[in-house]
Amino acid sequence: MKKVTILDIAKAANVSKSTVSRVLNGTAAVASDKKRAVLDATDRLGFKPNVVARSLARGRSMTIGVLTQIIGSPFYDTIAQGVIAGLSGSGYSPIFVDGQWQQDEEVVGIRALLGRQVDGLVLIGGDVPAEEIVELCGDLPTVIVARQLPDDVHNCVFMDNVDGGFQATKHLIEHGHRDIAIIKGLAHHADALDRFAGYRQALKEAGIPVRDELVLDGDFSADSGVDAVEQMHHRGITFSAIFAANDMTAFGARLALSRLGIEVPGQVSLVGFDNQMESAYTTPPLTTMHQPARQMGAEATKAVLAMIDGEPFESRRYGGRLVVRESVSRLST
Amino acid sequence: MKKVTILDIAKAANVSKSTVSRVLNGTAAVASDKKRAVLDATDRLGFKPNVVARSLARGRSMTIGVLTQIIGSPFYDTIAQGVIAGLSGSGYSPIFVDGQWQQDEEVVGIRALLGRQVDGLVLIGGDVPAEEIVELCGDLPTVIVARQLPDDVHNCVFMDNVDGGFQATKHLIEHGHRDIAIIKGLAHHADALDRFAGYRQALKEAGIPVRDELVLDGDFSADSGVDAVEQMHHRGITFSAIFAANDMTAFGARLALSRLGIEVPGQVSLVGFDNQMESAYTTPPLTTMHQPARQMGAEATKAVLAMIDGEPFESRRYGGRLVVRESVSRLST
DNA sequence: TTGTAAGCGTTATCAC
DNA sequence: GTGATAACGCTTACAA
Repeated sequence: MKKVTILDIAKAANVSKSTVSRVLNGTAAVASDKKRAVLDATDRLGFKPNVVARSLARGRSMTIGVLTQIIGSPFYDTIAQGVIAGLSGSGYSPIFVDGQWQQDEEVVGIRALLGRQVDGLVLIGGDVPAEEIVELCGDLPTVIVARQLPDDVHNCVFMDNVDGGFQATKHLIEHGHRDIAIIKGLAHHADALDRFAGYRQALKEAGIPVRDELVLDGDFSADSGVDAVEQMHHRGITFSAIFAANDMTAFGARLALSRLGIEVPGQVSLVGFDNQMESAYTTPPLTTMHQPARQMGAEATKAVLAMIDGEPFESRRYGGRLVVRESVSRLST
Repeated sequence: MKKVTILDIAKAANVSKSTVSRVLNGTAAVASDKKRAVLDATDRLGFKPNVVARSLARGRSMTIGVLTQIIGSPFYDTIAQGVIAGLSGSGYSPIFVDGQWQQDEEVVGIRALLGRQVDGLVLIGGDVPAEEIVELCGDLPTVIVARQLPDDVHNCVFMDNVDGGFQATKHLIEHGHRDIAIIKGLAHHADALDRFAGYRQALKEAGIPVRDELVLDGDFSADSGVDAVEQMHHRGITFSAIFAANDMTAFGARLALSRLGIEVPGQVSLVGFDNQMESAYTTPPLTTMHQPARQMGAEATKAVLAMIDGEPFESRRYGGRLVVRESVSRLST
């Protein structure tokens, strides 16, 4: 069970290394008898090409580096799945590093990827400043998913979170709600900020003032949804609807509401953000903004592949789509 | 921004390639002045070692191959996260291939990993027969997670699903239930079969006969939970409790129940399996079997690392832990 | 069409 | 301590 190299099969087939390489890669025409001899020896000896050696010789590693943010977030996990899907059948393999949403970790990770001679890079989310990304990656085909960088800086595939927040809030307004609370996401997270901006924009457009007491802090966790609702209840704040920064937060809010004996959507309407799988099966099924996470991951990946082949690419913005289920009802006045 | 190699820094530091290599790896003592000169040149020129070349020379790639089963299953995804976590700080990077729960895909994937000279292998789930794994992987450090192979065949880190099913069912029995339905998982999936076996065992031990009408087919999806409940209702079958093969199925069942106006746990008690994040926030919060998915992933990975260093390893079976929440109540007779 | 030989960037084995 | 020099396994001019 020793390592079989092309030299071994070269000998076995009575040809030179180069010829072996040629038939294996179809790089050049080879006499059919020798060809068969090579192919023959190849599987007789059970030859498996050494990708590492090939990479070194070719200068291409056939790997794509992927920076993930493993926080157990369904959204980012789904993007990662999209990346894997986008790579399938391409001959490229993904190699992962995890950024843990920490700048230094991310930089270390990207460096590691670079050291491994990846042919391209897919960066999922992250906090590394745009300039640093450019500095690190140079002209290596790179695309950033789920994050919007200045247009002239780098290629991004992202979702319009301002519009998402706007749509979600508007949906509530259209159902007659005016006392709409928002449970925000992580304080410095761009997506959270954008969704909040969309919320304000929708209210403004409807002539509804933003009331500070209806703006609750959160961190994308279910617990923060629970806390926010309890807080409002404790303070005696009245509201007829909640826009949660993501579905997990909405789940928490829904549970807290239920504990307080407040019916959804009977007494309070609820909208989430992400459309994660579980949201279709909560009671009631959650109305939420769909983010094409998997699709974005796949598209970003294919873009990297295309860039490797010299094709150009420009940033792509996705629009969200509100999935209307049963957690919102018309406000009966 | 050209590629800087050790040759470049060798020249810049007036030493030989070998010396550069030595200081970079600490392989041997080097005069401190030369050492400084090298280190100096190293970051002046911004040298980044080429991992591919190093791998070829050393015969170790510093990568661990991971076979995943990306079906969007929280359970398997969590294991993958555990793998990443287990690798962190080790210097090894994970390289992923996806098996999609298809034998041929899995074999192709493993082959690809092997071709990339991975130093070890973590196989998550999968359907490839034990003998084939052995044949493919030879003596490469390999451990299989979330799957139990014959003891003498390979190293596994898995959970005892029979016991899990047993505990879950027993919990229901202890609360006075006798008409306990089970919504099974994928027909040929070992875990599903084991959980079902545990269910039967618990009933038997309690002297409760297994009634066929209470055994519903399912496929681990929420929809199959919905279907199962609707089916029972349609057939007029009475039951006071449901053991769902996993949490997603439980979610579906819970929704269907709610649609039928059946209260949980008031009229029907419900137990799931997986303890995925969302289960703590459903209404009511779901009582479910906790599987230490992340932990299993991490442990398997560390085991592979240890095996690379020549340490032995033996299969490890995890016990499940029932997380009691609010979806089960005592049957009032 | 086919073989020889020169890399690819490191590490490792020798002498010195 | 340090520097040649030979691997590592494969690709790719360059000849023939």
